[in-house]
Amino acid sequence: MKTEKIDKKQAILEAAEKLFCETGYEGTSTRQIAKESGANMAMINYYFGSKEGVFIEIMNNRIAGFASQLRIINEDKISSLEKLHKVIEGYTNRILANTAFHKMMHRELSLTQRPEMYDKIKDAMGQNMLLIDRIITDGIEDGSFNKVDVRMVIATIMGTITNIVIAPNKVVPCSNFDLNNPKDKKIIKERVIAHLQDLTTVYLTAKK
Amino acid sequence: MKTEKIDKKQAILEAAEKLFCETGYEGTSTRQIAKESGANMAMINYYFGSKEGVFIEIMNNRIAGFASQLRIINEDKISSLEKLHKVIEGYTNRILANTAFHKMMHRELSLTQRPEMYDKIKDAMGQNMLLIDRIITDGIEDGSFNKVDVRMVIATIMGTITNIVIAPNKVVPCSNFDLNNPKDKKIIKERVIAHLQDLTTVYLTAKK
DNA sequence: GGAAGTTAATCAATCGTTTGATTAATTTTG
DNA sequence: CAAAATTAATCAAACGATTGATTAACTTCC
Repeated sequence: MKTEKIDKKQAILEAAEKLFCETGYEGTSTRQIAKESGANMAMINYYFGSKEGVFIEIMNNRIAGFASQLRIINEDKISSLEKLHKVIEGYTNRILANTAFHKMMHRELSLTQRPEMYDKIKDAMGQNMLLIDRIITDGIEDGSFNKVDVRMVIATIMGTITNIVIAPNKVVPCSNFDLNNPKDKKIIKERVIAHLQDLTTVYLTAKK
Repeated sequence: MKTEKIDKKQAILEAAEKLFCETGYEGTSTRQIAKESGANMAMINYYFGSKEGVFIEIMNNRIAGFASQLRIINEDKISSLEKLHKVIEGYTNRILANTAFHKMMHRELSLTQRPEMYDKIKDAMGQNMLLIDRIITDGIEDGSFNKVDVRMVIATIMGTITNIVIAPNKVVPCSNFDLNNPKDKKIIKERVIAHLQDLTTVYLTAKK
């Protein structure tokens, strides 16, 4: 017989991620997820135990791929500035390649419910911050960077990228661009990277 | 008898804003709002027509107070840099004085439901961006600022502040500070302002 | 006394989840 | 190999609980 077979489980995950991003976790019903994925409602609980189980699986999958990328940079024999530029490039690329998830993550971060999820995100972000912190601190200690408020610089780098992703297209820098259009996204991505690299170069190395 | 008298309406608004911020709009039930405010459930519909009516009223009130503050600055006879510094100070002060609302606003901005609300926030933000845009553009034109990607600089300013408000205390710059503690909040506020003023000064006026 | 404010009780709708049954594929057995 | 037994996947229907909203009666106040 013709058996649809392949991965209704995956279909549920993908539909749920899309819906959670668009309308939020509590704003999405299991019936919507079922309809969107083409699966029966019961399959959600069959595979994931609960609606929250779906959410947790999505976040875990994403966060796993999240953590495993930037580490090597800090071992290269390049200047602190070059390291920082590489991190900016990598970080921007990764976030703009997953804007939907990034929105979801930040939304979750601004809520007090589901503390378990909150902690997970916190830890993932914390690691990235630590990496950047070390690069900048090293640069300051060896005299190649100005003395700056390191944690604030980090907030600036991350905040800029997040702002581009979350704030509405019409409001934000690239007025007529659309992050859902791959071509526009590429342009925005390069613009963000260029800006942040220029900004950090000037701010960290300009003679006062 | 005891007449509670004093503004059950206001109590509902305040309770709802608190809850909406903590657990989101769909994550908050009218029964929770009633309990938290000490009002009967029916009072919500009596005064605001619906749950969404409460939400809209909260947002409208806030946005109204939002728009009416920064305008004067651009008329002062001061340098572009001083104007920008004033805007940064005013903007940071306002956002950190209303962190709960700011979280709510940003969450709403990352959702696709309630487009009416989305547009309202978009317009409010757009006006602030336009103000900053003009100040920086003027500075570039009269030669006092370097040529920069203006909209990206704006994203950096706004993104940095938002990042401080939304990202978790333990992750974000001021590691052991708590935005709910008034004393800590004051310290963070001044640190953000100092950082952004320093950053913009260096980036916009440093000789290359 | 009548308008405004407040209440408990109730409403239909929807929520996430569970159920019992059915189908299709796989494994075991004789 | 094929019949029997077992497992996994899927489904429609229903569950109890909760949702936002409404009702109608009661109280308070001018």
